[in-house]
Amino acid sequence: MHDHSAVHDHGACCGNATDALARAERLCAERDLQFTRLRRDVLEAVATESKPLGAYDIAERLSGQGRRVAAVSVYRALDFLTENGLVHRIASRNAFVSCGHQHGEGVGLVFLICRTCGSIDETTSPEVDDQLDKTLAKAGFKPSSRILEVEGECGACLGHERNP
Amino acid sequence: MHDHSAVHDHGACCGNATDALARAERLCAERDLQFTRLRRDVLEAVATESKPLGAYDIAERLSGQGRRVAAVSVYRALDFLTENGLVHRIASRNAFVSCGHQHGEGVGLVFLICRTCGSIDETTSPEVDDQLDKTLAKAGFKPSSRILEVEGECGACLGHERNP
DNA sequence: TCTGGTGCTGATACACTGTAACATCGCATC
DNA sequence: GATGCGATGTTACAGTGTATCAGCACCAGA
Repeated sequence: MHDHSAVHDHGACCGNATDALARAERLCAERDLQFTRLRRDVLEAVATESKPLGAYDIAERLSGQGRRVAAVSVYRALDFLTENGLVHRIASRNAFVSCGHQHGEGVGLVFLICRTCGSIDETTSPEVDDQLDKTLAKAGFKPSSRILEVEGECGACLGHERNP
Repeated sequence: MHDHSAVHDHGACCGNATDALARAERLCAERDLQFTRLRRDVLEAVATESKPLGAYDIAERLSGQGRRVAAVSVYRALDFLTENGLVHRIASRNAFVSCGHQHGEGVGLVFLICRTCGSIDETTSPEVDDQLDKTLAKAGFKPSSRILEVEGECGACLGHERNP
């Protein structure tokens, strides 16, 4: 399917797509939301790929064999999934990744985007959050959401460089 | 021109556009770069507005009276300006703001985007940078650039709320 | 002076991203 | 069956961004 020589430390790929789907199913049952086929398929498409996918990529993947999924529908499904924290939008790429963790509400996420292999890792840092909160308070700014995306090279690609 | 009842603490508007232009002129002279009319006009358009402007907005503003500026040209000018740190791209809005400070290279910026008035403030926080560096080092990730954008309510709009 | 190169701009075309509006369908409820 | 609601399908369109080629100014070197 895809290259596994690069080891991800969160493993949001392949087998873990089933985890994401299971989690989604549970969450929708809890909140009394509809986890429809389209939403399931969109989530699956995003979860089986460690790289961020564009809406039109997803639409293309879901289309074929007599089914045609328009980008609009994908956007609606993505809206639903992001609102419920199952998928994250990567603003710097206009693309989407499935959520690798289950984190509480209001946790600040940090996305690590590798320039070389294109994969995305997702972490959190309470220390960064704390400092950021202090900075915002000092500026008299009341935050409601934040975006923190770092571009660079992931550990796996750095390793490849050193040991080619 | 625009509403000044909301006080910005960095004041990247109106009169300060001339500052931005002067700074740009100096910087281009230092680095032996061409500060052409188009680049000047684009920077001026962005600097006279505290809200982020889209490329097509800028193109529209520069067009008229026999001049037609295509969006492509604006994008090229914006590329030049962002590469030289005179303008910043707001990823979450697909829009651009002029740089309010002169900061050294490699300083992590924090953009504060007000949901209510749409204005953007720009600050820095060495503490956040430090913590983020530690987090990235722990993850084995070598950063080359970062995006940190916070959406919420600015001090001015919070004040208006309390004293309407 | 001519000539070639370089960098900026103009212009067209096109691909990608995202939203608005309306029709339809399935489903639950009355 | 009628009604209402949410999800999807469909079309259209606006906004964002890139590729490509052509013209133009300007400078360096023959």
